[in-house]
Amino acid sequence: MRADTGERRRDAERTRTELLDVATEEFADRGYSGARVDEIAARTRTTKRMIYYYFGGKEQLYLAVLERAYAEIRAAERTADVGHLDPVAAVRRLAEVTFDHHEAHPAFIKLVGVENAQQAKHMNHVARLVDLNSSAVDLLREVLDRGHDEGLFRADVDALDVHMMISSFCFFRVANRHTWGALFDRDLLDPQRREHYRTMLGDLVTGYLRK
Amino acid sequence: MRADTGERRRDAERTRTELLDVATEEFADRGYSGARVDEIAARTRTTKRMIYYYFGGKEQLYLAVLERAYAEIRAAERTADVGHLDPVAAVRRLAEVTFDHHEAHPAFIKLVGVENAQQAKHMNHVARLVDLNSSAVDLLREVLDRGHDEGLFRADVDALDVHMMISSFCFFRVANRHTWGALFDRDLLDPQRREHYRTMLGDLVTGYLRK
DNA sequence: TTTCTAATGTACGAACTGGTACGTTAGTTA
DNA sequence: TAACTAACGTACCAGTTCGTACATTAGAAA
Repeated sequence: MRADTGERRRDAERTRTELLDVATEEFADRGYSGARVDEIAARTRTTKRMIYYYFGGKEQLYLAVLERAYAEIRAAERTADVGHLDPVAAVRRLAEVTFDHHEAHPAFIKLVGVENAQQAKHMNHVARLVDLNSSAVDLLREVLDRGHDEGLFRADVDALDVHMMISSFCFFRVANRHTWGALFDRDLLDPQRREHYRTMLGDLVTGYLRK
Repeated sequence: MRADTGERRRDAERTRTELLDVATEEFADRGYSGARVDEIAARTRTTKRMIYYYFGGKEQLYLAVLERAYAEIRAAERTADVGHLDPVAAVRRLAEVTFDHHEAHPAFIKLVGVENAQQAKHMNHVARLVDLNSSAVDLLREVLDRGHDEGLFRADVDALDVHMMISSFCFFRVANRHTWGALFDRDLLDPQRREHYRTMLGDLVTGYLRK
């Protein structure tokens, strides 16, 4: 096995990864039916034939893209360490992790949109995805419980609802930036406004939770 | 001109409207490239030829669909009468109008997603759309000013930010219901949870605005 | 070196899809 | 009722796109 100098002529792993990388962008940008198998292949070192060799077809390639994208995102979420923070700061921190994450992964956001456009019918075929997604909410639930025990938070809040509240804000900002820009002439991803929105999200969530 | 009995053999207006109705569903469900001109025509009384006769082509048909969808939504928004309500109740009412509206028009939500997937490039060609969209925010701004004058609301809030906050919650609930259902086994549009979310949105916004 | 197979490349086809050429008819107007 | 035009229908084409049959080769194993 030679070192990864980028000059190898045959490398199954690299060919697979390269196809996934390009396919992620292509599916995210053009949707499932809009993505072109020929176009994906053309953007790699390899040929269309390899898509069928490694994945079986367009649909299975899309499935592989989706699964990898979710796996990456949940791995990132697990890095948040909020055990040492007081409940209010911890909630703020968790919201910020989601905020940062959505902003840094526009392709993932687009894929979620693509998948919803198809009634998540592909996602249902990837059972593994469901397992991956509980951790984020579990972490949030612990913090909410702690906040309630300390008399800081309301009792009647559901962790999944709070997660939805956070996600919707972060998702919208990235997903709808183009129509928002066209209709209101405001760039939601303008770096100058970033801190403003990040703070706003924290205020929003903690304001809702406070007794 | 005969009465509209639905039995007319020739009726330009009806043919046009029928094409728009079907095309709205088709574009919303399958995206721009996913939608099939043949399929749209097949679902109407008329033939594909009429799409080219009345609209010119697939793209112009999509444009007409988009323009009509936005025109309808803004017309609905203008019905909200909040002049007689106190600022807190008025903000709550405006949020509820958006909430109800998004829920009642899933095809519109999908079209917004489709348009964002294409970087809103079509929307930019429909200048008329921009004019339509200021009214909703203007109304909100008046209420926020009134709330601030009465010492109820914070001073440093931007109406467009609040509009975004409201929109993101309402949009997410409808747009991402499928992936949310698959990943967390929760139906965001469950009628039994509707009042809960409607109230939650009001709490969220008024909680953020309060001094 | 020889053998073997995973990995890769080429060329092509069948089905689909947006668009159009051309012919027909309903209903109005003179 | 004769002429005219907006509205409509049919049949087809040209380009695209997913998928595959078949040939080839790099590199490991014997």
